[in-house]
Amino acid sequence: MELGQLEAFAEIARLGNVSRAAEALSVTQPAITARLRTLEAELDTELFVRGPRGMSLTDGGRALLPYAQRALAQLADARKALTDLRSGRVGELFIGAAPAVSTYVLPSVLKAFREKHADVRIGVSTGHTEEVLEMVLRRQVQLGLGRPIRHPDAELIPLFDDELLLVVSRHHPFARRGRVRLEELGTDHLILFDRSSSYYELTSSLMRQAGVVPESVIELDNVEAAKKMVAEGLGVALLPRMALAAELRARVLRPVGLIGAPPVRRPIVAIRRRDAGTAIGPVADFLALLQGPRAR
Amino acid sequence: MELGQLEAFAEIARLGNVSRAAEALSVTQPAITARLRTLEAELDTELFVRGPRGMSLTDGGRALLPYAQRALAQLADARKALTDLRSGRVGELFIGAAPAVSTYVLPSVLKAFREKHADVRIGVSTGHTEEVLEMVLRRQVQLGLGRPIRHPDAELIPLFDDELLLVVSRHHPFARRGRVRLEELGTDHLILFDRSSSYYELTSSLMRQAGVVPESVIELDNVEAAKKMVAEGLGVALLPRMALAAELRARVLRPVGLIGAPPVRRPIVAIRRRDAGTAIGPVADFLALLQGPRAR
DNA sequence: CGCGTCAATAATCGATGGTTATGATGACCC
DNA sequence: GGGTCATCATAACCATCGATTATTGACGCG
Repeated sequence: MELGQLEAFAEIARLGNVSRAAEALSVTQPAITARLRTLEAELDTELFVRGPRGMSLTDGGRALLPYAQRALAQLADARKALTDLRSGRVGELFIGAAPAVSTYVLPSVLKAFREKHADVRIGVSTGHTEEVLEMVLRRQVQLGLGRPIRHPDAELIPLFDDELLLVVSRHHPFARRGRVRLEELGTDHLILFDRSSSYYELTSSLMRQAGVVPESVIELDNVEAAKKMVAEGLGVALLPRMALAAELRARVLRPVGLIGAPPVRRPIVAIRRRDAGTAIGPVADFLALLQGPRAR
Repeated sequence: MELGQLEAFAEIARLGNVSRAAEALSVTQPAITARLRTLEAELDTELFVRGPRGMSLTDGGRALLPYAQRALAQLADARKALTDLRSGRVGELFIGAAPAVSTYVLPSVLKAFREKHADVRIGVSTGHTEEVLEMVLRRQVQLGLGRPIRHPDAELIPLFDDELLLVVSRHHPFARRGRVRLEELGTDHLILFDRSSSYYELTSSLMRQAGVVPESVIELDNVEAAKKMVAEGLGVALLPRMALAAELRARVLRPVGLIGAPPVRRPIVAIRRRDAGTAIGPVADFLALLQGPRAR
């Protein structure tokens, strides 16, 4: 049972005429006759009665027709589904993202994505990068976003570099100076956030390396609170740049350069299962958006 | 997109392994590789990611799989449906039958048919032969049963000969004699039935040819009433033998031979659309039953 | 570090399915 | 009622495609 045979069969049934069916399928009449003959032989069933005025279905043919049509329809649908998928217009986009990415990057990127892909189901799960990796490996999400974390089954795609930025309130003395030495931070209140975040460790080690012991430390569990604290003048903080876009633009917080310390960059990567192949459809489009000129 | 390709695709997806899939399909591994390659090329979509530990579906493959499976399932179902149909075990059997056939032949035949074909939907429509022909031509029924009636689109299949039989009550003088001359009927009451039936015309012409004018005639519209009348001794009647089986067996009515008149035989035929081809499945089985040794 | 597993590639061969050309059969129409 | 038309079947030929065997290449594992 071949597709060409079923196609021929369905067309003959539709048009009641071998020659017409041949024309419709852009082949010659003997080809269609042969296809039908082979099909009938294999099924051991006469499908049409050959009259001088064309072909008419037998009971057997009538029984077969709906199956043939459904099978062919499935294939047409399959083609369409794949085309739609590759076009990115429809499908699913499930993302796992680290908190900062989820809060500060995804909103604008997803907004842009939505404009071109109204029919794509979007899901976002937030967790620390280790959890994000888990989600990816378990196929709960198609794409993870976070810091680089190695795993044999995971492929990492660099997206952009985030950077830890020292920020102070607009009224803080550092604000006018623009640049300070790391050691000067020791005299100030340092605001840290989220001991479970990788930023915590980064910040601490930076301090340790400089031999700086901050006078006092405030620990918070989220960036928003930290920003508010800094803005209120309660201290200074090293925060990811991507979380500061709005405040820097509004000049509520001021960046301060660090003299004698290399900039602390933190690559943000996309995480995919290696065995998922090259991304197609919504995932591919979303990745392109992230890698595009201004994603952060 | 070919069936072999989809089959290969589905098997690889199921087994996660080209070699295994090849084995399952009883072909060599390169054949399966080629099928998959062609399919991927045509759909312009990677369906699997080739890992050293086998093949795993991509998003595209995951999207295609259900369609492929449904299409293949349709074909499997189609095969089964045709096999079942040809076996006669399932399907439909719609019959149009002349009243006498419907009443006196079908019950026993359908009983026998039912025993072997419990799952066949059966429908019977009763009408005079002209109406039966109409039903056949309009495809309301697959098979008509009645007297021969010509039509270019209809094929007639002889089943058996019915016979007009002169019957009298067990107490009637004719009953002992067993045979009478046609002319003797003139002195008796003649019971006719159903002016619209072809039997009416047959009976009348028989009489006319013999120059017999019955003393009196009772007209009824059904055979049952006629039999009762004859049994009550109200007259004699020429009735189809197939309607008399029970009464003759019970000896309630007695057949009387006609001397000097050829037996009036009435062929009963099956009527089918020519363009329905040779009968298969339930229809074929039912026809075989009718043509079998003892159908009447 | 070689071995085993698995997929891809190459070369070859045969089957299959398509094409052109022609035949057979019945319907239709003057 | 015979020519004509339409329709499907058949025949002969040819190209393409798909399967096979044999081999290569990549990768994990003991």
